[in-house]
Amino acid sequence: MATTALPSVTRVADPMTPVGERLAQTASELFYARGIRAVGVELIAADAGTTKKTLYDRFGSKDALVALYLRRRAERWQTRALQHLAEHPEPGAARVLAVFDALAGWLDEQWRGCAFVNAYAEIAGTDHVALPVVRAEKAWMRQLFTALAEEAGLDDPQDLGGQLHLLYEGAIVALTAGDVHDSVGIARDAAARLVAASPRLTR
Amino acid sequence: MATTALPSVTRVADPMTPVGERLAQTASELFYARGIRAVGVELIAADAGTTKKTLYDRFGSKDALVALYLRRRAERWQTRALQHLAEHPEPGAARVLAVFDALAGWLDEQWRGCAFVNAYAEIAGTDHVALPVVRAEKAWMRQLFTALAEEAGLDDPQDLGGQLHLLYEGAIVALTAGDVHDSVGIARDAAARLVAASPRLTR
DNA sequence: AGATAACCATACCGGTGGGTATACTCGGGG
DNA sequence: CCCCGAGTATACCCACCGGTATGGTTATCT
Repeated sequence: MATTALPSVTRVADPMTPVGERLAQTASELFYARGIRAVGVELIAADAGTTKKTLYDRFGSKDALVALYLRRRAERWQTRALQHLAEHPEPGAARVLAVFDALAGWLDEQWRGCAFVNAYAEIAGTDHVALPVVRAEKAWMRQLFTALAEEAGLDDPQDLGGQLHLLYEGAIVALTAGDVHDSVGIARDAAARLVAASPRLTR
Repeated sequence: MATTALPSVTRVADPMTPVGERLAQTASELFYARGIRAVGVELIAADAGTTKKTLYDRFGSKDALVALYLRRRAERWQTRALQHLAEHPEPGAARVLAVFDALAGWLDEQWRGCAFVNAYAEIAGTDHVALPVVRAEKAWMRQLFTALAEEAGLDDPQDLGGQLHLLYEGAIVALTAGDVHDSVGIARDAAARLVAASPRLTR
C-alpha cells in the first residue's frame, strides 16, 4: 500500500546561449507543426536566423535537438497541469476532472495533438535517443492519475489511474486524428462516471 | 432517435495485377513497420522483387500507395472485428467487451500500434490523399461503439459510444508509446464499468 | 595580450528522396 | 500478324538530406 506521490515536473534547464535558445524554440515549433523527418536542419537554422554550423556547435546532432524538443514540451505541459491542479486543492473527483480541464485549454493551442505520440510514430523501432523521453512522459501521466485516485481515497488507485490515463490519451487522439471536436468533454464525462462508480476505501 | 446501424466493412478490392499485389503488400509492411517517410519507393520496389517503373505504372505516386495501404488495413481490421462480433450474437455488454477482445488479439501481431494514428502524425496539416482515410477509420470505430451501445438498450448510446471509443484509442496508444503491456485489459475493465453504470433505456 | 567561446558565411560531401525516360521481353486477343 | 498491357532493366533528373570543413568576426575573461 505504498503511497503514490504526485509526480513533480521533469526539469530540463540546460543553460542555453541566446542563439541556441532561438534554435531550440524554432525547432520545437517546426517539429510539432510538420513532424520530425519533414523538417531539415537547414530550415531550422534559417528560420532561427542562424546557420547549420551554429546548430551543430550547440546540439551536436538533429537527434539531440529532437530529444530536447520533447523534454521541453513535457516540462511545459507538466508545469501547466500541476498549476491547474494547485487551483483545485480539495482532494476528490474534482481534482481528477481538473486534469481534463487543463487538457482542454492546452489543446486549444496545440492543434497537432500529442507531440510524444507523433514522435513515437516516426522513431519507434529505432534506438533514437528521444524514445525514453516519450516513454517517460506517458509514465508520468499515468502516475499523475494514479496519485489523484489515491488522494481521493478510492479503491484500487492503480487500476483507476490506468483507466483514467487511457481516457486522457484517447481524447487527444480522437480530437486530432478522429476530428472529434468535443473529445475532451467526452473523456471528462467518462472519467466522472468511473470515479463515481469506484468504491471508496473503507478506512 | 434514429437507429445507428452496425457499420459494414469499408471495401477496397480494386482488381490488382500479380506484381501490383506484391507491391501493395510489401509497401504495407514497410510503411507500418518503419513509417511512411522513412520508406522510399526504391526500397518498396526492390523488396517486392520489381522496379520503380512498375510501381509507378500501377499506382502513379507514392501518396496513392500510402492511401491504398491505409484503406486495406482498415478493411482487414474491420473484417476481423465484425467476425469476432458475429461469434457473440447476444446483445448487451458482452458484445461491447468483445471488441476489446478482438483488439487484444489484433495487437498481439501489430506491435507498431495504430497505423492511422501513425500516418496522421506524418501527414497532418497537408492535403495528403490519405487524410480522409484516417478520419473515416476513426469515425467507423466510433459508430461501431455507438451501435453496440444502442443495441444493448442503453441510454444515450451516442455519449457512451464516444466514451468507449476513447478507451479503445487510448489503449492502443498506451500499449505502444506508453509501454503499458496490459492496456487493452485495462480498457476492457473500464468499458465494463461504464456499461454497468449506464442507465438502461426505459422501454 | 592571449585565449576562448559564441557566432556568421559559405562551400562541400556522399547518400537518398520522388519521379521520369528509354528500350527491351513476353503473352494473349483482335 | 500485330498490337498492347504487364513486366524488366537501367540510367537519369534535380532537390534535399544530415553532417563536416574552412575561415572569419566579435566580446569576454584571465
